[in-house]
Amino acid sequence: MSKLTLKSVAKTLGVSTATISNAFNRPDQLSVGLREKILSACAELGYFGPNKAAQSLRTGSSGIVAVILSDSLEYMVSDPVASQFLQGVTRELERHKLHLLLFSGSSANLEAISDFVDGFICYGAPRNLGLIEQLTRSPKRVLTVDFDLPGRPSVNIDNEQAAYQSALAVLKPTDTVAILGLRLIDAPNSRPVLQAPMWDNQSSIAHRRLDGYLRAMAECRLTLRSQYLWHLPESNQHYGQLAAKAVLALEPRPTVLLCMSDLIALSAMREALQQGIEIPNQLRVVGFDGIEETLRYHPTLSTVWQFSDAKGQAAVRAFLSGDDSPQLLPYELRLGESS
Amino acid sequence: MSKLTLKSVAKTLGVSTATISNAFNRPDQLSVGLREKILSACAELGYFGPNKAAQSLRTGSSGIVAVILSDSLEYMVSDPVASQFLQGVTRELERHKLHLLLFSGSSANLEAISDFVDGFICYGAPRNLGLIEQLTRSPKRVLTVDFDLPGRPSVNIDNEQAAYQSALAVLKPTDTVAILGLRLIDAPNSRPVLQAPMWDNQSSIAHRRLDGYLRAMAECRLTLRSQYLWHLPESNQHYGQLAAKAVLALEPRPTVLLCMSDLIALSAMREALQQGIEIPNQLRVVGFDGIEETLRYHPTLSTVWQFSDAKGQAAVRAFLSGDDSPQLLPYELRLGESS
DNA sequence: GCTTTCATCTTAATTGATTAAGTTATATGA
DNA sequence: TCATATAACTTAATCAATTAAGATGAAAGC
Repeated sequence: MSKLTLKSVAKTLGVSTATISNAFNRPDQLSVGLREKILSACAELGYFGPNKAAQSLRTGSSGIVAVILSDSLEYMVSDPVASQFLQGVTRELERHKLHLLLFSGSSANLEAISDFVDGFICYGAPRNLGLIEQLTRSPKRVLTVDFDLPGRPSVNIDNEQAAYQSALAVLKPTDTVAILGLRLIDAPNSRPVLQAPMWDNQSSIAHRRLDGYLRAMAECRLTLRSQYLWHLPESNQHYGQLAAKAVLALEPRPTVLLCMSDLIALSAMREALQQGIEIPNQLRVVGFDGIEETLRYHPTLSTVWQFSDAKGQAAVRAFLSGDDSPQLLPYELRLGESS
Repeated sequence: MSKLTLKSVAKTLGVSTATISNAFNRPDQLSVGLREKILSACAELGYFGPNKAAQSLRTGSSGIVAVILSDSLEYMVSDPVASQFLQGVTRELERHKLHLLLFSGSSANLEAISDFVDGFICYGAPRNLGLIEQLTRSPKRVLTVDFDLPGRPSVNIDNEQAAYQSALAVLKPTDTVAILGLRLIDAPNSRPVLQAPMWDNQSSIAHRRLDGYLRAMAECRLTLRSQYLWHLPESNQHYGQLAAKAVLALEPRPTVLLCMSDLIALSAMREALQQGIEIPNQLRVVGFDGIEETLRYHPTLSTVWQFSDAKGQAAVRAFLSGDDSPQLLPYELRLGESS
């Protein structure tokens, strides 16, 4: 039994390769009778359709979209925000009969798969600078989500404005403020919880949100001492609790916690309540992202509500549209019992 | 600027396509001087090497090996056994300059990527029967790990014998035995913790280990009542605790817990200790797999120690070898304080 | 000086598909 | 009846590479 190809199948069926190809791809180009005969004969032979690699070479598109996750796969699949986003992506890709290839930013061998995919949707600024470099110069379509790359289309919310509004909604002129932030794009990730020595002009959400917080604080004539600013390497309960413990031990104790994710905010609240600190009387907390758990938790969390599922959908649409203009999605400021 | 291909680059440099190709792939086929000139000229032009899709079409190999994980990505990356295995795979693939494509068994669109990869290493029996079907008839090389597929090479340990030995090492003729097992290949996964109504002759590790346990029990003239046999949908702390709670509440209470994974065993021990049950006096526990945490835990766990990292390595080697005979890896019975 | 060897580069067939353009044969219209 | 339109297939160029076989010229051997 020789290899099954369009050619070999065409020869055994006594028709041209074009006809077999059309039977699979363009039903209108041949009679229904012949088409059915061909399809059933192929099934019989064990030929399951044109070779995708050859198809991709010829047509210039494989139907596969790679989604690059900034962090480890473990983080992404366990973070409700990220998995919501992925659900949106998956659904919208399926609608267009496209396939998803999940990629973690840490194992950054883009070049190995670049020629096999139609492009990249990159979720979150990658730690890996080499990856950023590769994405920048890639000839494929690249769409970024939650960060920017020069000359590339992006999907985002106005993080600066959202952070500004959320902070302004809780701040009072007499407050002591602590910020539980996310890592900055260029922050080394060796230390588990990092007090950022500085930040650059990169466009990660962490920078934008920090800018927003600081603008709101400046407007309230509040200043931030460096011990009150923390950058967590990942958005999870572990680091949230760690950082919360640290800032709640400071003198004077913060009266407001600005948290760059809901997971961080929730674990910080948990820690505060355990210490007997009353929310919102002694401590007000505001989060970011909008996850279901904040609604079930008591007290409910004030947060910037993003529509992560819709964001995934929007990302795919923007990717496919060919439009290179940056896209800003809506968000909602939702105030809860925590402020 | 037209598209950069071997042809276009060859034309602008005034040499043949073969020479460019050789510059990248077969340095011995041209003079060092010309090669360096070509390579630096390509870098200048922004041509980063031959198109992988075309390369793969022509040579019949892409250098990408897909690893299919039986369960969700979340489970796999958080399970120390699985991540050890993946590390071994990654390292060995890198050694052969091959690339890894991670795939979750749940999103089983093999056909979309099948033509782009050199084959599949499938870790653990997939829940998804359609996927098994696809793997069975795939024209690509398929290697299975921890389960068997008709006509395919596999890498495994002798699960039946290992389970038998581990059970025999702890059992006494007066014992009441409970088994905290893993899901069987055809068990529906709707119920979170499942008492298996039956099992088939499929070759999943759960079947093999169960067979081993039962053989050891039979040898000790012990019988198993169905309430004492649990099949957990996943190997994690959550289900382990749930199942442990259930069996420890039975009358008579089990004196031995045979657990099909160390994660299950550890959480079962945790639960038992919390209930004030003494280990090993009132309850003996034996696990399976061999993870670092069992050594740090007190009491240390008796378990079947597998070398998961080496297993990953062996899987890649067997995959590349072309040898179709099943491979049995060594394991060690390590007795701890729990028995 | 003439053949042989070898290194270096080129030619052209091939990989498995798509698709515009071309070829029949049949049906339609005047 | 004859030109014309349409449906149903086929031909052959093309996608971006690899590679066996061929060509060329210089060095080596006798």
